[in-house]
Amino acid sequence: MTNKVIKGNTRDRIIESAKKLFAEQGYQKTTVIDISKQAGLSEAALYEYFQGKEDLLLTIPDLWVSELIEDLKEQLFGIKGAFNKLRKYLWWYLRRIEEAPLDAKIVYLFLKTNANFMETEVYSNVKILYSSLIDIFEEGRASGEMKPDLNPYFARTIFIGTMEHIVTRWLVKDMSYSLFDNLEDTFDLMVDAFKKGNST
Amino acid sequence: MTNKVIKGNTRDRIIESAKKLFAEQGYQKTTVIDISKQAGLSEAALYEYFQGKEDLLLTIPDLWVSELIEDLKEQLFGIKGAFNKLRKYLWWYLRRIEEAPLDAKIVYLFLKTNANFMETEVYSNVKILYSSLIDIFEEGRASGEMKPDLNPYFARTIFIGTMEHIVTRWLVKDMSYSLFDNLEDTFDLMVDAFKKGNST
DNA sequence: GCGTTACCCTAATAACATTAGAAAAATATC
DNA sequence: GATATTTTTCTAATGTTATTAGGGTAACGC
Repeated sequence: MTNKVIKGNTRDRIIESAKKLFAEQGYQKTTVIDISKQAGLSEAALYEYFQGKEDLLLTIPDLWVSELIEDLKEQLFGIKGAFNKLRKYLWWYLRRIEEAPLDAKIVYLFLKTNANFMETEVYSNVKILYSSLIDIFEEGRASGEMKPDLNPYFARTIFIGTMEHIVTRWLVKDMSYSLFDNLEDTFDLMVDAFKKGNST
Repeated sequence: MTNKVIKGNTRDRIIESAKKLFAEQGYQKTTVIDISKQAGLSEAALYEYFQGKEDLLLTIPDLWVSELIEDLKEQLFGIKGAFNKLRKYLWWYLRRIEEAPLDAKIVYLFLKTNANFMETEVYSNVKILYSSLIDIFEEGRASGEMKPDLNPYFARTIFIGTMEHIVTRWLVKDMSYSLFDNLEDTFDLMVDAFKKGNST
């Protein structure tokens, strides 16, 4: 029992160390020695917990992304109207990014460009996260809030593209300003594309 | 004189080899030996032309991106109307991506996430490439085609975000479909956000 | 006490990027 | 055309890093 607790702690310590170093120095420039030193271990011990450096990278954001899925349901629960849900989705997502910039940086800058990303648990979880947008757009179309001929998939492309662009820019610029700057205006502008009565 | 030609050829050969291998196997998994073998050289000779592996990565897309800037002016020349320019911009850009998928893959998947990207010539050239969108949106606002209170920077965020999302998805999915699938519809949907008469 | 297990270590090994120093090829100079 | 000089390339180190081998130690069950 003490066993498992200690093991759990060590594993977490490795993850926290790697997360910090990857986000600070980048994946390539971080060495396994760096990580194990930071975690208070020898290099070899690290291999008891992870298959290697890449496995570590692929595993780090697992927990964070799974939590996101759970939380999203909560957050959207009880919100009426497609536009209100859409707005909540964006604000909620950006706040989660703001709260966990290390995880975000790893996912956006290192993981998404990894050749094995698509076989990752994170990938399938992100897909789930994004699939709920389809429901929102369909609801909007059905309720008459949005265009009757709105294609939810095209709308999602625009929404996710814009959102990810905002996030990536913020991460690349080292989080030097607020993620929420101009968000209101950009959101209002974007959703005009989806609104009923706006010609296609 | 023959000197320079030969030297030029060798340098180009190295770039072509590196481009191919980076795009195929990724930056990390490509070794300097791979590159030099493919180019018909020893490893050491490669270092006469480039400072190292990273320098190579940062240099590869230089030429391609500079050409883009030149070409863009040509392409937009004589097109009347902001929406027509916007459409041309998107179609032109995607065709250039389609024609040079290796360069595109390197820029989108490996370069943009490199810590030194922002000190790159490619970065400043991409900024130029994207800055012309501001002019287009300003023209649209001035001419009355677009909303009188349209903020060109917010509009650009939406446009670039959507465009880059389309490109990135295509690259990550290994170019297994046409970049132009559904482009017309997605474009039409997006630009509704910018059109005059659509409420903000 | 003794075996088992979980955890961790030191010391290889192997792959790789990069550099040193010299050979070989090309070019210039006389 | 022979020799000096410069350019281009090579073989052979060197140093860094990821990964593995093999063993030690401590807790725990019996």
